[in-house]
Amino acid sequence: MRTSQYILATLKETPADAEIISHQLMLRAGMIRRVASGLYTWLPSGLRVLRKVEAIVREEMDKAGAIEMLMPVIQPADLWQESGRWDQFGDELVRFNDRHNRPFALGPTHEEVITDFVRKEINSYKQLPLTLYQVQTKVRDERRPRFGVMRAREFTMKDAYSFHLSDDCLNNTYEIMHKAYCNIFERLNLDYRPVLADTGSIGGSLSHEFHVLAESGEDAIAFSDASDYAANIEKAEALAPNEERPAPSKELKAFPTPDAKTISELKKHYGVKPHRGVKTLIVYGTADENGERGLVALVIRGDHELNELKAQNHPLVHSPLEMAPESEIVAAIGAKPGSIGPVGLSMPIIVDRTANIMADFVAGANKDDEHYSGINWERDVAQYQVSDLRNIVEGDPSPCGQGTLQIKRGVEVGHIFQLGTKYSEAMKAGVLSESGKNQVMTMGCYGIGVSRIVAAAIEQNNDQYGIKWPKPIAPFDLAIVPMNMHKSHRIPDIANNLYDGLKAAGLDVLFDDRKERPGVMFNDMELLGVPYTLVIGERNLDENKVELKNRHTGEKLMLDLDTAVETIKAAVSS
RNA sequence: CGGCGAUUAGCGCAGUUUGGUAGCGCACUUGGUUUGGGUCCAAGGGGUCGCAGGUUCAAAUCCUGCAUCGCCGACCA
Repeated sequence: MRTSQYILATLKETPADAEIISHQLMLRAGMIRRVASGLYTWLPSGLRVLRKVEAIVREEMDKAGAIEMLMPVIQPADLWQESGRWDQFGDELVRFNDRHNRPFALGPTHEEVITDFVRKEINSYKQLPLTLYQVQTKVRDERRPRFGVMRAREFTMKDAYSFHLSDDCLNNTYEIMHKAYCNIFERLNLDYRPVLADTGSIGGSLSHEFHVLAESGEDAIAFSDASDYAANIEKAEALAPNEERPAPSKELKAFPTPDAKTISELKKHYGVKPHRGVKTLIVYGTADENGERGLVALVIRGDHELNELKAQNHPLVHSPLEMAPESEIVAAIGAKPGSIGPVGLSMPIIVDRTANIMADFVAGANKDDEHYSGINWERDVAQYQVSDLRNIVEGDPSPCGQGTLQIKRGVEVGHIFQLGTKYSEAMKAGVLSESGKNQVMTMGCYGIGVSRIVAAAIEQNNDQYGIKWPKPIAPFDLAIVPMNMHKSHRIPDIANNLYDGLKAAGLDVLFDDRKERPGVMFNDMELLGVPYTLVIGERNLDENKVELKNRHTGEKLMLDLDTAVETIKAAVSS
């Protein structure tokens, strides 16, 4: 490709609304342009990277025995009604009616369509197991699109679905896909981790997320420093510390706290250390037979954070989790949030495991501007339950029993689930078994955010000059940058010959034939992140040499003109 | 969807307080100059100041409403 016949579209200045580095660099390097919030046009350079990521994903899927097909973005509502998700999915599902006023949705995922396909086409156990995949545009009306293509409303996803007769068989395919995912991220040269995950709204039993590690990641993930254990922080179990609760040594005593509504104010004005107090959060409980939702108190240590997922998974707590409004709290307790505590509270109380081993602690007195000190479980609070409610923190013991937990941030680029029979049962997808009876299939599903990987790769590979693409997904393998070609007699021929030779050798070459100054070309190629730049200048041609610069190491190699193509080919494919 | 902020040329911004016929840098066009790290000079093109309504002799500027975009929180590849 010659830059004179290409859309390089690089920008010197960073558009103001791009917050994270990958979004800024994708705009500046001419990879994407925003059309509307969460909707992007992919320019030639961006599309090249996207296609290379897709190609690697396809190769590994094919290698794992999955078969590619393509399903429509537009899906009829009746399939979604059949699975029950038409009502569940909410506003993230884009819905519309066609000219005959029939309802449709734009596919945010394809479980319904694939299950419909398989139930019609697959009739016999002999055809199982079966794994099908596609690379397709997904549409989700995100509450808040952000970070460019990282969280877009339209994005490219590879989604695969597997069908089985037994859980063992599903397990087997799940392991194969897990391995295929690892292969993909290895080949992409990304620092990634598979972690245990919550199964969330898609449902099912076992699930792993694949995270690319990056400071800007929206998820926190926890690792053991002594084993392979890794989990999304929302999933990681917080064990009770391995210690007994001390015996009470203090009397329950109320003290005035007019200046303290929060844990930090309690510390600031009254010297109460956060880990010596508890927070009491009032949330809605599960509805009774009349549909009435009562209130439930959740108690965690002052320096800990509530894990909402754990809370709403508790049988007494309404899901999704909802904090009670101040008015209801005042009506039920007679005190405002900020002075709430477990002593004398007449509602179900759920206490975090770690809070449960505290003694002589501080909490609100359920009376405005008053707290108790010297609170002790059982003695002062008789009725309560103990559960895991909090986010783990760095240094907690690992749930696997080995080592302590460390926390890093990650971008979720893949997610695999064992779905079980959630969709196949709802949609009556079965085959004839060996004994001639109809049997519902069990399913797995496996997603990779292809367009998100592009952004995540940049988060991990950039410097002050721009992007530093991992070789397998760079838009070009190398750039040819001739110095002042239009003023030279010999450079045009040499540059053109090298360009043809490198193309013939199977490389993606960007030949910068613009009438620009060298600095402009160097800067553009570095911004775009091309792994190698071949510099052709009069200076070195006098000795029959050209210069090869490595974007990652900064290393410069002098090459003999005669053998340059072979040397470059070897370097690029190393 | 709740809280905060923004909207003036393709991009980055000034001008708004105190109303008076819209400006700077980059990019773009033309000519010259320069040429191993975003040259320099000159000339030029490009804006219903987000939209609608109001106040006023006069609105980018004041008032009201709406829209769009972004950030922080609850969901996901």
